[in-house]
Amino acid sequence: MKMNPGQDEAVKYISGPCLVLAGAGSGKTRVITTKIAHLVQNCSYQARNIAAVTFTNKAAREMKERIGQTLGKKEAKGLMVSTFHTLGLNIIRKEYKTLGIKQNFTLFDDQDQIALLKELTQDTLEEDKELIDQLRSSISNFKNELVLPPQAIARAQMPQDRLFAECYDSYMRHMKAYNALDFDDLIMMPTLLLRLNQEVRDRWQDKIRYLLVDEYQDTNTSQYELVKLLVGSRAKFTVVGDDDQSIYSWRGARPENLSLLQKDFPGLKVVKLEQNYRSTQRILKAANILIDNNPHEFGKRLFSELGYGDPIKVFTTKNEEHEAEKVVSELLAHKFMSRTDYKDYAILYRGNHQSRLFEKALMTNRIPYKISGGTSFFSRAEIKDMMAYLRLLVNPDDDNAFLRVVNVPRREIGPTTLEKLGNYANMRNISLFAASFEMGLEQTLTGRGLQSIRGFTRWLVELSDQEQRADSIDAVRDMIRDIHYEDWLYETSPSAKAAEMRMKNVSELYRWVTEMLKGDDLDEEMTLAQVVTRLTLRDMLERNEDEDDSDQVQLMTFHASKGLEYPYVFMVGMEEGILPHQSSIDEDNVEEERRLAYVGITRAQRGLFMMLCKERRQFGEVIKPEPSRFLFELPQDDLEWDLRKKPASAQEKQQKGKKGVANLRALFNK
DNA sequence: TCGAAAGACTTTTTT
DNA sequence: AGTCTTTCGA
Repeated sequence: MKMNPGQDEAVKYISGPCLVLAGAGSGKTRVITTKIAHLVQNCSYQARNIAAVTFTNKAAREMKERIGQTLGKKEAKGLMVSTFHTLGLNIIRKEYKTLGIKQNFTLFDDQDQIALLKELTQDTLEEDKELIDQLRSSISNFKNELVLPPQAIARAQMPQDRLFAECYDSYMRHMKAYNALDFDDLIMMPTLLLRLNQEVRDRWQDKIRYLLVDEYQDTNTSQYELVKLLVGSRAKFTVVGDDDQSIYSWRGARPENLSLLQKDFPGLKVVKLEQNYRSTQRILKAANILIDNNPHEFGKRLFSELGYGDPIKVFTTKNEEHEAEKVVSELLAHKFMSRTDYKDYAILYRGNHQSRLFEKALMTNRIPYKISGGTSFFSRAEIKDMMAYLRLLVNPDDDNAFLRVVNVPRREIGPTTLEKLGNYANMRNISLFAASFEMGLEQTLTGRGLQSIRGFTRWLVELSDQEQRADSIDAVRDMIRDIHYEDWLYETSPSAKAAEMRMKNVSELYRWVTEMLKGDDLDEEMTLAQVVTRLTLRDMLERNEDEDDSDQVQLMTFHASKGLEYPYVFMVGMEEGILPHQSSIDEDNVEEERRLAYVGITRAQRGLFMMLCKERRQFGEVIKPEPSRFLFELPQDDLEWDLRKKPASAQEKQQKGKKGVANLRALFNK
């Protein structure tokens, strides 16, 4: 397929920094992959000196695959295509000595982080989930902004800031003692290292001679800094982004990094991609008009040559059950009429909790569906147990893993024993594992408790010896055998069938681990430590692994839908309070919600359906939401409100529409 | 020590 | 309404 002039320009411009403003569906992935091929085939770049960075593993995988097709295995060898976090992990793994980190570090996931913070704050703060959450996001913000504990403490103004900064300090110390890193460390550590250490910086700048960044509007401060440090003064890079699709500011993303780029690199070449190859003209018109309600730094107007297309259908339903049923009936009717597949339809919603009713409706109608973002493989108890064991094997100082499995299966190590051990470890500021061997412990802990604990830790020592000295696969196998995990599952599961399922999951994990340890033609063999970090990262990055090309209706949040496309899209819960979400209205941040709606609309290729309810149950209480303001911002000529049924209700709906517009005016006048 | 039952709390979005 | 947590009784 031929490239359009904009795409061509974006691909060919390689002499300096390049920003590609790529509207939804404008073929940005193709630009990136073609550009990489161009660099290798025509510009004498070696694949091993090119890095492409994305935000999700899925995107990285897709990109890798596409490049493999264009370039061929040989030419693509050594090409770095990864997420920001994996890139960070790779840098850390190579530079761990300079960073002062032990090689076999553990990656803490959210749960581990929460557990640690709870423990740290139990004396200072009373147990408060919300406060822990605030603290967590505060620490995350510090790291995203590259603020270290001393600076954080110095900067603190309010008592609360000070408290948080001190927790941050102690959190970092403990992470060090546990030999653990968290998610944000994967970016912050390499960034600070590159900033402070010229030798390392030179080495990486020499390694990565051309850098490409996808979804650039989602980068946060530390990620942008990492980009700047990696490209150096040579400034050979291409970033691709779309400020209209910036929907992650709550997570630290800085869409202003787009305009900062112009300041930081005055020679920046800006290319706009405005031709959309995905949607009908009508869908794009709606999207354009909606997003015009937001202020813009870079103006952009998408157009399409795919024809005008069908009107956008809007359905008002009685309540949320009815909404789900209506989606199903419309979907079935539409599928029957147009002879499409289930996989051509996506149902998009604002919050995960909304999925339930749609699931129910789909299930009762025996429609196959797939939810992205639900409970992941790794959040199953049996998998968390096994992961904890693997983590312990690699890094016995990992207290969270220790606590999770010390008594699973039962080892007669109860809370009292653990409390004593914990107190002792705390006092000496060492890990639980280390504490178990100390003579001093015998002062507080005696008899059976001590024996059980030492039995456990000695067993761990033996296994990790075996892992290091002999074969990792054998060690893992022996470990699973030693703990009789299968028996434990049968004992504790509600039914034999459930136990069987769980054991199947465990075997699946075991298979993954052994495969990764052995390596194959695509991936090199890894140490167990690498496998464990990789799996934890995978757990965090992709909640839905199995890429299933079977015929299923897709259910996901608006956020999760970014980057995807479907012939027909249902946007549900188009109500004030949901989209835009109430908290965004309260915080006066409706613009990001509008972008979210924009992302939803631009997912659709041919058909778009919007659903809203007149009544909705919230915390058991019935509320009567107003239609979303976004519905009134869309071009009304392109909407087709469902007014077929009883004329009485049609009138009601029309009135509702007027009321909504009146409300909108009221908001404007405010 | 476990299960049932009452009670509290929930709803943003996720790398 | 549904889910997770705590509490109470056996």
